[in-house]
Amino acid sequence: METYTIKKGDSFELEDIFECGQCFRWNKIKEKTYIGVIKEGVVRAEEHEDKIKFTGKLVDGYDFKKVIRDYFDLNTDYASYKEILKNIDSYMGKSIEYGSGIRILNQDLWECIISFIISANNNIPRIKKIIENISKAYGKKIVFEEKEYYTFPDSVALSKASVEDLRKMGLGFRDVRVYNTTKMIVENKVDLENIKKLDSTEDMRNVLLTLDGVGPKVADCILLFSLKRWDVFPIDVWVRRVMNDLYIKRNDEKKVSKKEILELATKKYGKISGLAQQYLFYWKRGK
DNA sequence: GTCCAGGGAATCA
DNA sequence: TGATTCCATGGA
Repeated sequence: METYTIKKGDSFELEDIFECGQCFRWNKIKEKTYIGVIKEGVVRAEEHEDKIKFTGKLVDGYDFKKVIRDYFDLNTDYASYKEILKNIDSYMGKSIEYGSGIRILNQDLWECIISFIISANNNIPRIKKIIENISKAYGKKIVFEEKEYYTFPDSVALSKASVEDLRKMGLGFRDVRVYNTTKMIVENKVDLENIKKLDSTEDMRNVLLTLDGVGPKVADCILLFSLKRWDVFPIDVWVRRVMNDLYIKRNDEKKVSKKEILELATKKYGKISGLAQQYLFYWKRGK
């Protein structure tokens, strides 16, 4: 058992971080307390008046403080980015006020890929349930404070599952996509460590797009939530809705093309479009 | 019964 | 390139 405590600051709220749709393995245990399973182990995060306390149990060989600081993006100055966005327009100001405690987590690449393949045409509660099912069936058990948790399986472990096995996890039509992508990664047709070394966002995206079940939106989520690429702007039904409601104002939002939204977002938010997208998504979708 | 969910792939013009 | 349709599943 290890602990690490930080000062709270003005850009750190557990609810905003965990409920803004970027992650699927954190659950609210009680008021201002969440427990989550990340790649390295189980972590409890408690919010107090002026500090955040992390308590956890990691698998061997990890530095707790280092894992927490990296995962919660604690070396990034959100206040300065918020200041830039606030000056763009009043909508941005409102959405930042609403989700002022958001931080963009740095999640494990492999887990992020599979999680967002599962997210396609799905809803958040069910996505969480499917990921939980997969972890229970193929992940490693960790006992933390007398309760059992399961890590998300690595690619080798998940490659033991057949398409039929995956279907039993509740994946629906996404079973073949998860199966194929897992196989491509295990067989090293796509090298995840190599993706991390690429320098342009576009190069990274093009590799991700070769994976079955990874299209433009899923690729952008992976780039934003795992690869620190904030110049992307994932467009889903909610983001399309909010961008149409605020700026484009077409009668039928479904007629608004992704290209049109993307051009607008890039012009307005530039290199930090991804952060802007999270504030807008969370603001529109609600807590 | 109908609609919808943090879309992608296949198909066709 | 761009638009349509289908894809399992579960909850509202």
